Amino acid sequence: MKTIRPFTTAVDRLTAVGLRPTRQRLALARLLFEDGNRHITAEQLHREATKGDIKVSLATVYNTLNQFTEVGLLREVAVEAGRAYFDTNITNHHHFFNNDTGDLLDIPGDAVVLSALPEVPENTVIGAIDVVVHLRNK
Amino acid sequence: MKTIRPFTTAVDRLTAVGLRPTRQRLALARLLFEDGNRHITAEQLHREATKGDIKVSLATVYNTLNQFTEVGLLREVAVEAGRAYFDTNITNHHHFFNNDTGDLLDIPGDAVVLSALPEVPENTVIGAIDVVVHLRNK
DNA sequence: TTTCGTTTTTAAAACCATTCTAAACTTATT
DNA sequence: AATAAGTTTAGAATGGTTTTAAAAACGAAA
Repeated sequence: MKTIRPFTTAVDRLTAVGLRPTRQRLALARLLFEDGNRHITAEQLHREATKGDIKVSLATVYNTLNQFTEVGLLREVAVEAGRAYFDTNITNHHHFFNNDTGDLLDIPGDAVVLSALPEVPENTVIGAIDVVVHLRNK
Repeated sequence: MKTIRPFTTAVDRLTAVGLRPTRQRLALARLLFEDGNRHITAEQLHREATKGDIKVSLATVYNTLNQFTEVGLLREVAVEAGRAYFDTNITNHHHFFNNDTGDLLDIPGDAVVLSALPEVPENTVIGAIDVVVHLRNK
């Protein structure tokens, strides 16, 4: 009987999408995927890596985040102009964004239901639907 | 009998929100509000003003867009990191964003219905809900 | 395991949108 | 017209991200 293993190793994750498992990519993948869903910016991930004694340049962090996004390992979330957030949760879900603190939080997919959807313009198809609920501190 | 006048002049619009009707603000207000709903970036508006022989600096365009947003004359829409879009339509509605072309398009408020909404985190209140339907060219 | 071609990483420069600064200019008020 | 307060401006500065070109790492083949 075959065991289902939902927690793929970092190496597997990379090779599965055709990215060479280099030292830097592996280390970043571990930081990103090892403990649950995360929302992170390039600067944050770079700081975290550096603190964890992983030698990686900021340019590589950017390259890696972009590559991961291209192959579907990550999702980019636009919540405010000027700063890109990356989300390790690629399942159907939405976001709370606290405009005061900058915190980004998941909303489970089924907690927001779009019960009507508009017709899309000619010659286009829907790529993704992002719902962002902007919050203010009380 | 009093006539309802939904099309306020630029001067009225500004004084109503406590902003001095300066030459620059008036000119920009006219460009923004004179013909229907618009989605525009600071650079775009600056280019348009310059072409229309309105002498205004890019810094002033930024200041003005931010001030208009603060007083509720405009709404800022986050659709992609790195560039701020401003929307003259401040009524309840959502957006199509064409990732290939950068086009931003209104979705009428009632064409998207959120039939379930999550509980918000403690000590926060909802400021706005933005639904962005990302499109790709076919 | 050495070599070779390819991919990846890197520091540094470049880039782009946006904000800041401090001086010049407008505007509203007297 | 004089004044005070608010606004605009060019240019510098900032902050996030991408580019560049050279060095390093990688994987395949011998």
